[in-house]
Amino acid sequence: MNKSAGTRLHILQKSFELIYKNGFQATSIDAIIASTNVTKGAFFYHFKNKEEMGLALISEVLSPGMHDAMISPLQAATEPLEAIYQMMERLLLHDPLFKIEYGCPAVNLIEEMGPLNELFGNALRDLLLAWQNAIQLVLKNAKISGKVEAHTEPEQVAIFITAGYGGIRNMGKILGKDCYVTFLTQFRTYLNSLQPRNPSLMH
Amino acid sequence: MNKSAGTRLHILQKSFELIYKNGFQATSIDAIIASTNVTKGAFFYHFKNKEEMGLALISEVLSPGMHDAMISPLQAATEPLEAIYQMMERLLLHDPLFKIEYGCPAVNLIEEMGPLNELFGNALRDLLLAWQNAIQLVLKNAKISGKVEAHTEPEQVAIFITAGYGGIRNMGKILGKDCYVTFLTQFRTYLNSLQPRNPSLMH
DNA sequence: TGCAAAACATACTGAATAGTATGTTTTGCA
DNA sequence: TGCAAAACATACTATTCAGTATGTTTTGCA
Repeated sequence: MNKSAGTRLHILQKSFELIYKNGFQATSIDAIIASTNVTKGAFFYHFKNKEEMGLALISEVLSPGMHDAMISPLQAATEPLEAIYQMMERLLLHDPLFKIEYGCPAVNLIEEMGPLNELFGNALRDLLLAWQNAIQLVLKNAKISGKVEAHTEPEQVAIFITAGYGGIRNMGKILGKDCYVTFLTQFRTYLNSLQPRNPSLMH
Repeated sequence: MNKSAGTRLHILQKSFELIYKNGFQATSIDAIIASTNVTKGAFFYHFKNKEEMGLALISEVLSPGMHDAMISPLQAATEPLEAIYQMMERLLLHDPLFKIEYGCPAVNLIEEMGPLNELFGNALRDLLLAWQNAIQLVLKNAKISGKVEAHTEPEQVAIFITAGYGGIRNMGKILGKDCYVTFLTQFRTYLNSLQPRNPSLMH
């Protein structure tokens, strides 16, 4: 990577940290450049304005990160429901990039910017739909292999699961880690309810 | 109500509308007084600062509204699971105060202010816990009357349900009403999974 | 009805903000 | 190696913001 690209990425990564903690609108450009060794001239050389930086942040930092944490773990799954559970537990309890009190960066941005800025909303919607599609795909394959009940609706379940994730991330901000643990227990129960009652009788 | 109390309430209600749509920090006091016939002097006569106004808004506007929409409907319930479903459907599809693209005012405030301001966080946590307690109470009674399975954990289910609500509210901001309908279908399936398998064999 | 306190109204302040104008330095390559 | 463009750096501006200073009007009641 050349120096210019490094500066750009450095701005994006530091912006990501600040925006994750404080929100997009509450994070000033002055605060961003103060947290780096980059000046305002460099910032506006790399980005036309704050909005464009935010969109670059979504596609170049947030999106790859979410893909690694939310989509990749599902694609190599052999046990579908177990893989979905593990993805969720890892996201909630073990991912070192996430702090409970700050929630999920993607959920935060949806909350703040979704209704306010169409470009942000579109980018974030694509992110969300990619995750839901990955979950749907796992469930469709699981139906074929008889590991979830035949009348399971993958689209419904994907929306239900992703909604649960977004909601518990929100809740964790004010209730702390305990609610994650409780959520995960019921999440496992829910996933079990998708299994066939008598797998041995399947044909 | 005397005139002074009317002015105060008017400020709070208009503030609520603006904050619901734009967020707390993004709603300026100038914008609030511009949307009313109230001056800055009146605003700062009734509230020491913006933070205190926000806390008053939670306890005097948001909290009563949430109680009516989320707690009261559960307390007179005869069919517990049906009452929980109806509460959710009403919140998502029929409540005239909520706009899909703006989500839920309480969820929004948790997202934005929960990690930022301890007083906001505490007030919002009390609100959330009151809702979860109301759901737990319905479920405990339903266990006694045999309308949900005996090994159901009311605390887990309450957290799972409220998380689902918060998450789908977030999702609705960028996916629109369709995801509400899909969510509700799976929500019903989930609630059904809490029922006893063979109610007639209960004793 | 007088008058003190409550309830407002207006004009201002200093700090913070996104963005710009205008420079200087660094880099790649002909 | 010269030099044009890329990559930065600095100083500034117009606006917006929460909050204040200082006024005027309204209200309740002795």
